[in-house]
Amino acid sequence: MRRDIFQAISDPTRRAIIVLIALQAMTPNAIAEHFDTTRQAVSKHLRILTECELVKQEHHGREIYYSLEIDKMKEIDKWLEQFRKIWETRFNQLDDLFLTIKKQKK
Amino acid sequence: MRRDIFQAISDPTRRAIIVLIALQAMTPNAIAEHFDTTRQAVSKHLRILTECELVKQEHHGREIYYSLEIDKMKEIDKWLEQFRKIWETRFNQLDDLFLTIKKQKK
DNA sequence: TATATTTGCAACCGATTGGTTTCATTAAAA
DNA sequence: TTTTAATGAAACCAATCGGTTGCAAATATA
Repeated sequence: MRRDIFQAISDPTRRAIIVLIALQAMTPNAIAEHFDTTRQAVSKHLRILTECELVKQEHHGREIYYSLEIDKMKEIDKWLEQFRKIWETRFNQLDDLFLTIKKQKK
Repeated sequence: MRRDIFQAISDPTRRAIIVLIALQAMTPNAIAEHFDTTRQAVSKHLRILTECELVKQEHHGREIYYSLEIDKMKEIDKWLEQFRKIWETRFNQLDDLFLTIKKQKK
């Protein structure tokens, strides 16, 4: 059972859940109301998100509030870092090109 | 057949392929040498990456060079943007907290 | 205490996934 | 021209996925 953050965000429903609970904690029932699936399906998604520590629980009586573990999201950002370097370099090269063209015009 | 960039990067082999061809174009055979799978499996991954436009082909005789479509990677970055706002705000709030503590010490 | 509500978990199901083997096509090399 | 090399596509397979229904446990409410 592979359970990493990239696999977690590959499902559109899970991405929507992540966005939904990013700013405020919510119960499974409340989350499920936003989707066209059963509460149990949402519960399954929450389990997957919990397993890869993208989400944390807070128990209040019989209710469980789920909220986003925002720091975990940084792992995606971290992986993107290597590509960001590339596209920024390419952008600068493009910038240099424009400068060269300007110089030629003068 | 859902084919979006998030599903594309959910597989670890595909992520490795992306990193591999990010800086220089490579043929399927050359790519496959880096993995413990058959050339055909890599070919399948390349098809998926091509379908969601993460990768582009350049034909040279009977060889096909695959390289990363770096701009497409920005889509992940774009999705992350909304969370980056959150974690930067939290960081600033933490910063404010430190300032408050400092003031109290004085 | 008896009942209703909130939740997680297990069992099941059809579709999809990542892999393999086999084959056809195209281009280079002998 | 015949042979070899590089590649994509199809058929198949076991494992996983996302969903459902049904049930058990725990907590709140009447």
